[in-house]
Amino acid sequence: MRSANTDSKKKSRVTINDVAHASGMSSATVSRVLSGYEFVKESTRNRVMEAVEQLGYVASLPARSLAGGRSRTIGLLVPNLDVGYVGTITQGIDRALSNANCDLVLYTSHHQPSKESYYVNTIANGITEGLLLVAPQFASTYLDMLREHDFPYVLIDQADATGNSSIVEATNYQGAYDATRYLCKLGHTRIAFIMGALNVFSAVERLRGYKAALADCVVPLRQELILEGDYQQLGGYRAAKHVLDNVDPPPTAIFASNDISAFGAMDAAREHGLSIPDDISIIGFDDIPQASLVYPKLTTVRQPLEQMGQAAAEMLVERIVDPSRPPQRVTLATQLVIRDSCAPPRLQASEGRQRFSETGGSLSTTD
Amino acid sequence: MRSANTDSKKKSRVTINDVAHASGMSSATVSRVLSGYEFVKESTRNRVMEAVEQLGYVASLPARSLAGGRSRTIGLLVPNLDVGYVGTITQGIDRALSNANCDLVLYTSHHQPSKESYYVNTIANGITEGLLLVAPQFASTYLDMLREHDFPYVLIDQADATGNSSIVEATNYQGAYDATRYLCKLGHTRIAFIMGALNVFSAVERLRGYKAALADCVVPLRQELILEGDYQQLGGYRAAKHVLDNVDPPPTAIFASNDISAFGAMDAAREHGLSIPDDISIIGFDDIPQASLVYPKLTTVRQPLEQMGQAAAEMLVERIVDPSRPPQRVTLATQLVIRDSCAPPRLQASEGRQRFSETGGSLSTTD
DNA sequence: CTGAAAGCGCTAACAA
DNA sequence: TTGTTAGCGCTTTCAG
Repeated sequence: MRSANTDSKKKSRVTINDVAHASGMSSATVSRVLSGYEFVKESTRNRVMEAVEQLGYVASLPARSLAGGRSRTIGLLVPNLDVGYVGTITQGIDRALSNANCDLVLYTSHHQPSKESYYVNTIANGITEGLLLVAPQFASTYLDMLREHDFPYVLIDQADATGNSSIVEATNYQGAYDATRYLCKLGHTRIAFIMGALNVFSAVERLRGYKAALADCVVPLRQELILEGDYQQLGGYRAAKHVLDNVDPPPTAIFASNDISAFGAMDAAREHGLSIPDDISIIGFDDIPQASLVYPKLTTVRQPLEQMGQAAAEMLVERIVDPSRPPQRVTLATQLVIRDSCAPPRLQASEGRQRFSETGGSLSTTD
Repeated sequence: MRSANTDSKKKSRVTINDVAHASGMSSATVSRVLSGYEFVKESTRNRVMEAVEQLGYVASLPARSLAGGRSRTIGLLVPNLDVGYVGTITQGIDRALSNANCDLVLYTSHHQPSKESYYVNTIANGITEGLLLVAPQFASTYLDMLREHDFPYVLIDQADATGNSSIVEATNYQGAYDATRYLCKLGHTRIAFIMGALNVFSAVERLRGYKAALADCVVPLRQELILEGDYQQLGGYRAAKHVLDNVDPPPTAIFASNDISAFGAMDAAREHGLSIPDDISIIGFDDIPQASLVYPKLTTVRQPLEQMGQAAAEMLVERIVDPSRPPQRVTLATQLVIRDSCAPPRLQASEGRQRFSETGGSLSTTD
């Protein structure tokens, strides 16, 4: 009468031993059937499961982890919880993980380097079997450590200079190239570019794509049209406001490195009394859910966010199950989504005609 | 040479014993300083902390939990990961939890009753110290169990018939009342109402508010204008399409139980060739971030989602720290946010004048 | 103020 | 195929 909690009036957890007693087996056997061990007699397996059901037994994760079993819990480090980008990726992760029967611990770095590395360090606190890193900004700080400890992780939308990480990303260069070329083909020759946070690989790739497309379309690259940004709405607003205020002639189109900063650019354009897309075209990157909600609907480069999350989670689980798997790099295709925020530039007096002919030749070439 | 990992070439976790050795203390003492125990000599505390730093020691969560310590991890059960409602609440939770130095495990029920209760049951797996339930739909199924086990939890945006739960909610009744009355005052007399999922308390409260406002404004309640909905965009679309197709005369305004279904209603209205707000007014509830992004900007009832999340998380932490605290109910105020999706009804031929006078009296009365 | 020792609930050899 | 027996790393009496 002192073993299982047959006496006490309330709680006190049902342990594997209770199940063992109830089923007349040892705890080791119970553990075996619970972990799906192959060589257990069918009848014992049934007896055990019955007892499990009957007692409403739920394994203790801490105990299991401590003893070296799988916690089926993985960590997700995100820069923030903004709806849109992170949320969409997370949905994909959630789907994959629920298939893999794993839970998710959420760590938010709030863009702070200290928090980011703190979490990664602390994350090896043992509850988590692997780590998903969404666009980490200071990865170089701790990636080595993770590898030294053979701790499984996958980078989402971020590169690793050493080439030793599993990565899921999209064709950032190509996407930016496509967006820029689309604008060029529309006839724009003064296309401003709002950069992303340059410590994120995607941001530099997109910049590269922008430059390359300009070159291929024989549109001169103008330094004053390349603006600093940080992937945030306010940053986009400031950048756009800056060009609109200070550069003359002003751009007829703005390519923002992500949708969020495109929204900021839209704010600035409107504040300037400019109508979109008649007075100025704006194009984004990501195609977050909000992109088709804003007015006018944002033309943008679609990044398969959800798929990226899903792929990353699947890769991580594979690596956890089989640590010998080599790191893998998956690159998913982006796609230009044409909506309502871009139009040919308004032909202005003298300038218009002139510009048009200036780039006319290249247009047919690049098409 | 076999104790601490002085020999092995790689990983193998730094344990509390390593710290103990390094600092010349026992593991018990190390544990004491780490858990902030008061009666430790200042000098030993320093010695220990030094060793901790030096070795880069991070406590093992599983071990700590198993041994009865705090895991500083709380569970969050959400119906889904849609950006907007859940995301905003989560931001508030994240803030509070990061202040309280706690981590978050995310459980998504995907609106499935089985998953919902499965998680709640399983959640007592020991890793989590408490549970935050966002608009759970089948809470009655397992709330008793949670209470029996003295497992701390807080309901967000959901009621508990027994009155024994800690709850954070908004003034759903009043918010719906305000929205409806606003529409009435604008002159609408045919106001459709798209209900929410009625197994969520907020949905029935909002319906009550709608009816009460109608009554107070002496606007007749018409059953055919009360539509089924489920808080989803598609549901809102279908409901709106249904009234617009089948009810004659059609409503001049639609009050959707939440913003998401309002978006669906907007889709349906536009599909009908109706212009918002000229031909039909639409009002929502929640004020999720997207509400001010859509075109026209949605007039809605603001629910302080982020604050709700924050308050709930704080309450939960308090209850974890001091389990003797009685359950608490916090009700935050909603607020009507007037944007661009509502206008006075178009006065139609004979009908217009007539209707207007019909309710004219009540308008001044209720104001 | 600090140390010794007994587990927390589970898994993983190692036997049987 | 199943049982025995060590721990996993930490907290917590109970002594000192």
